[in-house]
Amino acid sequence: MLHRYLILGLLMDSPMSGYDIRKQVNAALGMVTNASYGTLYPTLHKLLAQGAVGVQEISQIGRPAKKVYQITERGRQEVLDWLKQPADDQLQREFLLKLYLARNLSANDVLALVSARRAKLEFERQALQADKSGAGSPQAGWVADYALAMCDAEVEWLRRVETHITQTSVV
Amino acid sequence: MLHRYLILGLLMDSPMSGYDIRKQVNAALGMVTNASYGTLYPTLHKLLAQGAVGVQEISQIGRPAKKVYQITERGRQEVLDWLKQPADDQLQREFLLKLYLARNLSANDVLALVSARRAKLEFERQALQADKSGAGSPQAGWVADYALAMCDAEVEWLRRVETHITQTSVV
DNA sequence: CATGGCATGTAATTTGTTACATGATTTC
DNA sequence: GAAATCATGTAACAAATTACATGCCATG
Repeated sequence: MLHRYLILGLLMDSPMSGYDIRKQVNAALGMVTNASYGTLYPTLHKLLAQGAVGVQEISQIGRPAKKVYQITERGRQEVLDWLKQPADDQLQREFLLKLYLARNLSANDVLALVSARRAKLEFERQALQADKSGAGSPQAGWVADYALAMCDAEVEWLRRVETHITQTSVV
Repeated sequence: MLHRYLILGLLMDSPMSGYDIRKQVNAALGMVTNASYGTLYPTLHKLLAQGAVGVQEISQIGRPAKKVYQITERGRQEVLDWLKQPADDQLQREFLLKLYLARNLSANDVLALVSARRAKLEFERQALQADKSGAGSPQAGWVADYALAMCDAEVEWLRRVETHITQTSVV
């Protein structure tokens, strides 16, 4: 369902092919969702069948023909309605589940888990910062900024967890 | 797949019925995942068939019989292996997608979207704080603390977005 | 006597992932 | 000549949601 609105939302800006959509998603929303062709194309077909988008085949010289999809009025209405509904998303962090279940591990093992996570986040933070600088639109900037803020908040939280573990466990 | 380890991980603490698992998940991990019976029971059956858990039917007076599942050595090994692998989770926030796609909305509409989100989070924050106080184990406390930290970080980010919008749009 | 908690499950559907399959062109 | 980019898709599978279906017991 998410991909439906993702596609529709991007088509609201300008008509695009499935390939183009994939590129845009990867560039701007890679951290939010990762739409692959296996999802994109079938979803486009469905949207077409439902009249939310139209299509026009464009022949090109020197490269494969492409199908450019435009959003219809119906599709546009659908996105607009969706946009106005509040989003209810959960945290849904696999790591959080791991940490919760890690009570059966030794303090050292838990610490290793947490440290590894922090190292990973601190590494990813660099890429995020680069994304932020290279953001084209304000919206893309916000997304990057959000990711960065979440990353920082998690790192701080991890630090708290780390000190808690070291202080609690026998030295 | 997540539910598989969720179940296995909880069974590592003590043998439980599907019903018990559900209760525990709802209480301690409600913000991470929301396992329903439709997932829980089939997963338990699969785990049983694969020898990751064993089962014992317990008759009770005054209430329905229950099936208490215990984790096997094989299942325990599986969780332990999984725990040690790094988790790679994406942000996957529906709201983030909405905000990104909201460039076709008027500044006022975007502002409404953002404000509503902030109000929602600030409301949910109260429940989270209560969860934190009532956390039984350190692990449950960490989860609550994580949720709280993420909530606060998002609220701050929303504030930044709000000021950005008000300053940029024509007054 | 109705509501809610205890307790089990199935079936249909939706959603998404991964891998497979094809083929031309451009750049290194 | 190999690899990357452009461009389309299908099929098999995995995962999860929702709704349905049942039934007893305790409390108000």
